[in-house]
Amino acid sequence: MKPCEHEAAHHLAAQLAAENMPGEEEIARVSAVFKSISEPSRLKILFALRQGEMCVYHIVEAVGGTQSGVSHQLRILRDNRVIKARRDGQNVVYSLADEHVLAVLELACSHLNCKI
Amino acid sequence: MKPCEHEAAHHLAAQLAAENMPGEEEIARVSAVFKSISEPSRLKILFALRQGEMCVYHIVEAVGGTQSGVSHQLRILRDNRVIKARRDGQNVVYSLADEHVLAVLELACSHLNCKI
DNA sequence: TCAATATATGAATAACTGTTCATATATTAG
DNA sequence: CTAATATATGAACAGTTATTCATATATTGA
Repeated sequence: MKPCEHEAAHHLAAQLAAENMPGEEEIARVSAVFKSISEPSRLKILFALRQGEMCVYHIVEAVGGTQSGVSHQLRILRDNRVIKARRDGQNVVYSLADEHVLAVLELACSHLNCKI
Repeated sequence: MKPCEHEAAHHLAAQLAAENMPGEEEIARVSAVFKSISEPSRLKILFALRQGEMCVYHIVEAVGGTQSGVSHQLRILRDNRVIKARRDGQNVVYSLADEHVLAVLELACSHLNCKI
């Protein structure tokens, strides 16, 4: 493969892109966050938590599936700081970690013209 | 499993969440978009295209890897309307599809305190 | 039309990941 | 302490997916 005809026009962009490319670690972290919110079962949890904080029992009630499955998914979301947890007696209460999460969900929906 | 002690407080949220839960189709579409931007190789392409439109040759130059691999990844991003393409002679020139994409990337970075 | 360049794609394999099942930990009531 | 409730987790299997290789399509110039 040889340079395309836009050598002059595009090469600068390519060079800048290579220079400003985030390191492997940063790419991996961003990747992990997006992966964590890209699975249908986990997306449902996030949409559910838009209504407010909930304990695991009620999350299962809202999104369906098994307690074990939901718990595994909560772990992944929590590891990526997409949701946060606090213990309250026998229960663990989950909620969205910050405004960014809500904002990203809404951006995705507007990108898709969702009516959510 | 039985209702937790926050029955009164959380049950309403769970009920609202179940009622307002997007349908399987919509969840699947949002899922597909996030999946498409969650792979390191594809994230690199998106970060590269922040510098402006580029043809495949220069994308390969910016992100590394093989022409075939990059082309496969471009296809997935394009199918999810995360990037758009236009042909220009022998070349196909790619660019970010809309402001949403840039906004999501920046939100993810600020979520992670990236310096990008 | 032919050769060269640029990009795309089908198939196959290897790596990854979600779900399930069984079980473990933690908290509270008695 | 014991039983019951609530949540978490390790292992294994099944389904998904990225990458590679070979090849196909598209465009341009001669």
